[in-house]
Amino acid sequence: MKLDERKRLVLRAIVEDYIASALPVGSRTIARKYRLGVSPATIRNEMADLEEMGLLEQPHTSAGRIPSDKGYRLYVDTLMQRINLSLDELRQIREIYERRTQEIEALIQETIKVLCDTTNYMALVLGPGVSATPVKRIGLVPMTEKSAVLVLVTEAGFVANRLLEVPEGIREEDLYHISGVLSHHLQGLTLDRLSLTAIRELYNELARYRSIVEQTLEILSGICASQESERVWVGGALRILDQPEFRDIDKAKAILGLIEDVNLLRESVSNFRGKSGVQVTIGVENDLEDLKDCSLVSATYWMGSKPVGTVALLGPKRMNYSKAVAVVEVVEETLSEVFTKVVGA
Amino acid sequence: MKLDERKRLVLRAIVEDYIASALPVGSRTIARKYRLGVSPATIRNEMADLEEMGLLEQPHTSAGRIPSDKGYRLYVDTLMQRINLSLDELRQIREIYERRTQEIEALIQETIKVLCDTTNYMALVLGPGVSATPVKRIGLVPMTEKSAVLVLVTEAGFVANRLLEVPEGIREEDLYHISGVLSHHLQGLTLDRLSLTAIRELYNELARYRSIVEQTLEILSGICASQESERVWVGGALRILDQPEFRDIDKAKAILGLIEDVNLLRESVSNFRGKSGVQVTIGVENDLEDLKDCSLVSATYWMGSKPVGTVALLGPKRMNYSKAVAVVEVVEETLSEVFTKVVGA
DNA sequence: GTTAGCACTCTCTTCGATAGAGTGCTAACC
DNA sequence: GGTTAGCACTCTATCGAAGAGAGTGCTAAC
Repeated sequence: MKLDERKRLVLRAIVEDYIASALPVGSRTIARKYRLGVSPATIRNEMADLEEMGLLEQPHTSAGRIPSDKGYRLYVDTLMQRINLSLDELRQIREIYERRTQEIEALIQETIKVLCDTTNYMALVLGPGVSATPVKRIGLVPMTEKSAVLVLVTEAGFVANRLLEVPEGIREEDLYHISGVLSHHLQGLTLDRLSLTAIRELYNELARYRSIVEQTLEILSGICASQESERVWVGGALRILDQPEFRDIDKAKAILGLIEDVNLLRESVSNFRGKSGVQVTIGVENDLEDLKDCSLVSATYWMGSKPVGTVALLGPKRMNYSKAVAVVEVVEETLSEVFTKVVGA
Repeated sequence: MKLDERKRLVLRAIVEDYIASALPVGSRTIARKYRLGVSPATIRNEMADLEEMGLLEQPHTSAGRIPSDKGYRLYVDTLMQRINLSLDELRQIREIYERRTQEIEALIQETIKVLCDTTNYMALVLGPGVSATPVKRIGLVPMTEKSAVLVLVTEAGFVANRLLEVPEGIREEDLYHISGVLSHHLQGLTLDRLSLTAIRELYNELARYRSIVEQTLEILSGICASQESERVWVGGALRILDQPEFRDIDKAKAILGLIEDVNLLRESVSNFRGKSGVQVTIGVENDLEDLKDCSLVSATYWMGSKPVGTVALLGPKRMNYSKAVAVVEVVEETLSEVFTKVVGA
């Protein structure tokens, strides 16, 4: 069956009405509200066709229609009108990033806040992965007679600390010397791909401090493997409870459970990492069973041409895709700018 | 009216039955299940008396009774039997703390996990406040030509980093020297009470690096004021949704909202900071309106004789107080031991 | 191809009846 | 005087029937 212009109009009307009302949409509503110039009966015929094509579903015989996952997909891909954010919203977003660009934690918190506040959906941000961005500096801060704190700083501004044992009575100057050597050889490398040459040279040059080199390497690989290495930040999770489809406690629990163990979401969110542009994943397209009633709107943000992390919105399938896509797009662009500037500085 | 022995037994039976079942308790249940040797009619008389005394409530005429806040209070204060954890549970808890005592983040995460897993209630931990425990060390890790990372380590193991601008082209040795001076003068002081003498001496000794001293002091006060300075950690928040009293989405939302903005909880949790022993706050006794259906079981943990933070369990008023108190007590003691050992080391 | 008309289906709400749980009161009992 | 059996009463929860309402699909006419 061909999807002619009128069918497309009808589908779009149904999707948008359902997005707005959360109620199955009947033929009369469409005919009256969207002024297609035909009678409800005609709309009914079209709806029957659209249902046959798998684009619409009927909760039960005497209810209206709701979009199927496939229907949403078609809507997002070809029917949805791209909207631009209002100048006011744009200004607000830019402003936030102009103020603070130093502390990465604050930066991401603000990003979450913007995403949530402008859309009322749950916001997810995948932070700069420590393993993918190059080491900038490794510092050793003396603590007690026999311990020091190792501080790792990456190009993207990620900072991590770990305790480290040092030979008792080692002089502070020696520690500084060691951190200089460590930094010199590891600088510019990414943690997931430390070069063997670099490691060999470290052992050579710091032969007297073998244990420190060993601990350092162990700590670095530990940081790589740890959760903080690619932290998932979540905000506005509760807004999902305002959506009528999650009034049911058990559905709500399933979604909120993902936030409790936020690692489950990491993969879903980072699925399109490295792909440019805004990605929309609808319902069953999500890997996670628990997300089958949700849609994810995500985009990778960049430092120059390197993917750094992901920003995303998670809402019900019945979400305002136009708005969500627009917001995610702007936030991604702005964030990419910020990160790209940092590396240039 | 006098609260004689039998009334106390009846009240205890009602509280415990209601805790277990979440259903209003009738006179027959009490008479049969708790073998007081009297008939339901007698129990009914006692119940009427207890209600008159404000210890019980009746949802409606033909339902059984439930404890009032005052009833719970009496139960917790004088009727509840203190229980000891099983040797197995004790062993498990000790074991966790024996393994890892270095990274404070991991330590607290494990504490949360223990609290949740043994009780199935929401767990809260107030981390070591940075302002209250003495500075151990301040380090400056060179980053770029004109920036460095300031690392603050406190006695309790709290670590914070902040970016800092340095005069362009400053030598690394100078930075190390500066951090040595900073550490020397600030060591042992707490951030909320930096001595004026120390600050004066810093400006004296580091006259050439006035801007660095200024920034350092600013950063330190910033850390004091920031959220991380006394971070609230939450775990197992969703378990509250398993409680029948929170099946209602709006009640659930109120509670979960507190987790979203976790700062709201800080004050409630730290209310008894510095008081030794386990504290129980029931229903309306809580400062927060949203906690009126909840009880909080909390205890301060210590580093020597100094209060460091708080561990707490948050559950429905109808919570298993015996278990909760026992768990919080053991966790507090163990955690205090760990922190006290750290300072000795 | 479009539309009016209509029978039909399904859900949701309302209402009344009923069962069940639990109470309070009274009168008898020890 | 405390205790208890008996009983009427109250309130809730559940179930089924009835009716309203929304929306459909089909048919026949335009």
